[in-house]
Amino acid sequence: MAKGKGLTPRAVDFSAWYNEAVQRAELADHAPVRGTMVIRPWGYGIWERMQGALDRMFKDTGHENAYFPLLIPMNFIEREKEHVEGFKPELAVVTHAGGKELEEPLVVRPTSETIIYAMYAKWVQSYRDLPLLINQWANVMRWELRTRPFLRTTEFLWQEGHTAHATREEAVEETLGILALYRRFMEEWVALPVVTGRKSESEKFAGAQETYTCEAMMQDRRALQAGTSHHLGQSFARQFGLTFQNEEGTESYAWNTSWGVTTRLIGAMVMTHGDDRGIVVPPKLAPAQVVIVPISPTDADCSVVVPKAHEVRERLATAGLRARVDDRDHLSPGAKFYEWERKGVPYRIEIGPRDLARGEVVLVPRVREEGGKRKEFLPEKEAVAGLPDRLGALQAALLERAQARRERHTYRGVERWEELVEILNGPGGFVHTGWSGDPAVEARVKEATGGTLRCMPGPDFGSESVPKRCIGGSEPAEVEVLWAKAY
RNA sequence: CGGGGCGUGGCGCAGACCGGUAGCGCGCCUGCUUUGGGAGCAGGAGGUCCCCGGUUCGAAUCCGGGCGCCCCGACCA
Repeated sequence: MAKGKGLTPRAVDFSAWYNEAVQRAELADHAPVRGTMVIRPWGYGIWERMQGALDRMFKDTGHENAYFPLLIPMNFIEREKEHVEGFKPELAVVTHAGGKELEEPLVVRPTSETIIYAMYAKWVQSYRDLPLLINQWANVMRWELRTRPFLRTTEFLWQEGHTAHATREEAVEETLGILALYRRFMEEWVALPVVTGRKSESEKFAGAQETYTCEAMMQDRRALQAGTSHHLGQSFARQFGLTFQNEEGTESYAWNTSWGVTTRLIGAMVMTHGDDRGIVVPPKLAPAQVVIVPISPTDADCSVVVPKAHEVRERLATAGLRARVDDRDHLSPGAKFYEWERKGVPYRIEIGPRDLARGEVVLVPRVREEGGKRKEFLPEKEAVAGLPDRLGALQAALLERAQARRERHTYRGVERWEELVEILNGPGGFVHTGWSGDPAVEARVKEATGGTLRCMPGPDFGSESVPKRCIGGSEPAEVEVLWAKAY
């Protein structure tokens, strides 16, 4: 942590800035066990906003919530071959309980495919039981070697959707439907522009047939996988006997999908919108959208100004906004200003005796537009009436700003190997090239730059003209791909 | 799991080379004065100096062995 009062500037050390920004916004704090963290009320409040929005979207598309157990029999995890290979190294296993060694070890879920499809197998007999569309909000544990708050922790919170369908087509439709839902959520709520696309064989989820991803660009131009949606095919159904009788009376295996987003989205929010003064929380996610700081130099002022502040808060609440009064009396106004700016509250209202006399309040945005005024003195009514629009405009501006930044650092139609290497090892960014589909090329890129194939961009993100040659050599390109260094 | 760094009041650090029983800033508590960009003064609380062992009359300091954390690389939402 920087010794002074401010944060390490992003340009000096982005990673140090991130850690300090998270810590000093009181989003999270390190817990005693390595790689674990406490999500503090401010951070959890943001997560609750995310949950609320996503949950409504899931329900609107016919999904229901349920809850499956934390502990999974070891042999469940071991059934699906690729799945177990993917997760074995990072499993936490319970070997003792009730003072005795267990006959069969229990795995702390790293994800719940196995236990969920085992249960689905009991519930599904007929095509009439399908589709089965269930989501759960849960914690999972993956024993990561290198951790960072929100981006990678040993335990994290997420939602995992698990569906079963009668046909492959339906499952694919679900997978892509959720991908689109995620994109909409990220853009509209997190103000996070993402590139959606399909993962290559080497990057896809362990056990999936196809993995689709939302890739976002952080301010340091590295990619962050913000959400994934998997078409699982029938491999889990086969391992867990998830079968149904179709209309003709024949028994067949169900088709599954799974999809998830995690508290990592909070990290994405921080690294996308934050500035050198702290984090910036998009209005739709902010637990408090407006903080009101009463300025009351004397006790006499205090007895008028503080009630006034609460009155304004009431008016804002009536207008549908989340507002708080910071009437702590042991902090100076300046100290409060800095604190709420670090926490990313979109707007601040100051009310002092001078404003009161004029029937005004002072309105201060967390993010100033180019050449925008720092403080505005407005009649109280006007300020209250105008805030919903201002918050809406900020929400839109954050997305636009992030989108513009991503476009500035996106390179399309790159054909020469040297150019790819120079960009990834130099300024960094998203690089679109052609690809033959040969995994050896992925390995070479990783070797040369540390960058990886983030995805094969979907319809909205492909380039107008795609290189004919694979970036790795002279073979023809099969697809367009997106390369970047990733978190 | 390899390379580097660090463990000293809540936080950030000094003290260590040269052994003598712990100090600074911030924060915290009490009181008074304050309040429009991180308040001032006065008083006060708070430390098994990561752990175990060794050397020594005496160890935060020297030696040996552990443990933990952070940063950088390989694996991962």
